[in-house]
Amino acid sequence: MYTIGQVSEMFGLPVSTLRYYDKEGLFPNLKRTSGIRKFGDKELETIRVIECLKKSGLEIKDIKQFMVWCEEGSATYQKRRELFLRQKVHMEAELMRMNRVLDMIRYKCWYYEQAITDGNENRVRAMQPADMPVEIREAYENAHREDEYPQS
Amino acid sequence: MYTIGQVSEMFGLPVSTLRYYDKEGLFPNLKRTSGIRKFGDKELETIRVIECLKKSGLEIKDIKQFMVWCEEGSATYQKRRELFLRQKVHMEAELMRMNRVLDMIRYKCWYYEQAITDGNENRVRAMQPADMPVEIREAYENAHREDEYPQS
DNA sequence: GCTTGACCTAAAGTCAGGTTTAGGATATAT
DNA sequence: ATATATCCTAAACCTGACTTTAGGTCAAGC
Repeated sequence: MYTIGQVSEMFGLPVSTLRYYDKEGLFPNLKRTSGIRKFGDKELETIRVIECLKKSGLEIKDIKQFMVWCEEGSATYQKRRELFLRQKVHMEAELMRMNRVLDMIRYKCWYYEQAITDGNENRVRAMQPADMPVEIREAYENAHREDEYPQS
Repeated sequence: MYTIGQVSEMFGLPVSTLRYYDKEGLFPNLKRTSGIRKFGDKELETIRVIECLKKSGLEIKDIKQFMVWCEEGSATYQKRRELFLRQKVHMEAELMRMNRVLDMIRYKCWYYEQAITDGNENRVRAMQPADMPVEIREAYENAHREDEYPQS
């Protein structure tokens, strides 16, 4: 059993954040001894799941919903599985989007490298994809693709 | 030359957002005819760069700083390149982090699939990594690795 | 010449996800 | 027993990135 301060240290999360999560109902049956929170292994795993779901784009209130489902036992396995399946699809799309962003950044790194050696942007600005080094051309084309625009 | 409404359509961004970006100085010399904004090709490319830098984790005020550098010409090539190099490092770390999150999600999908077929979590909760299918074990171990905790 | 739709501004409002503050209770070391 | 560190709550505050509102201008079609 750990105090809030120890858990804060372990996960690198501010104490205030852990208290905020608790207030939002993210630790459904966290124990206390004379008012002081006692975090057990179950709560540590809960924190890992919170971090995961948060990074996957879920809001606090949806994470709370998940924790409520966990309390409801086997009747909600299906709902919980569907939640993770939705987040899986979401994350896979997100990763592809991030790769495009990274390709734009790679192109821009190269662009400014060229501008620095030339002393101006004239040559590099006018350059067609066909004349770029193959790696850069691929990055450029991936980044500038105009397929369906995201409705995010 | 396009009006704000046309640009809004093209990029799927609300008109209010484009005006907000302009107010924040993200279009340093956007032209106007009798008060009405006229977006040219330069501004369209600027929007692409804004989207890219935003998705790479930069704040509006930092994007503005970048636009100011662009106005300053060749004297700031080095600064601009360094910005993109920093964002490249940042995004590469971000992508690794996202892959770990995705592995946690993959594990949880499998976990609930097992729980559903068993009717309870007993077996799957007690299962050691060594007894998991190899793909799931790899995902589980990647997701539960406790190397240096990020100071994000 | 008048209506309609798209444009404009400044300022206030919104929302998520915390953080800070103020005032107190509790536990540990000396 | 007393100092000091850590814990507690409720409520106010903060930040970034927009969005909404209120009130007005402008250009095109009828």
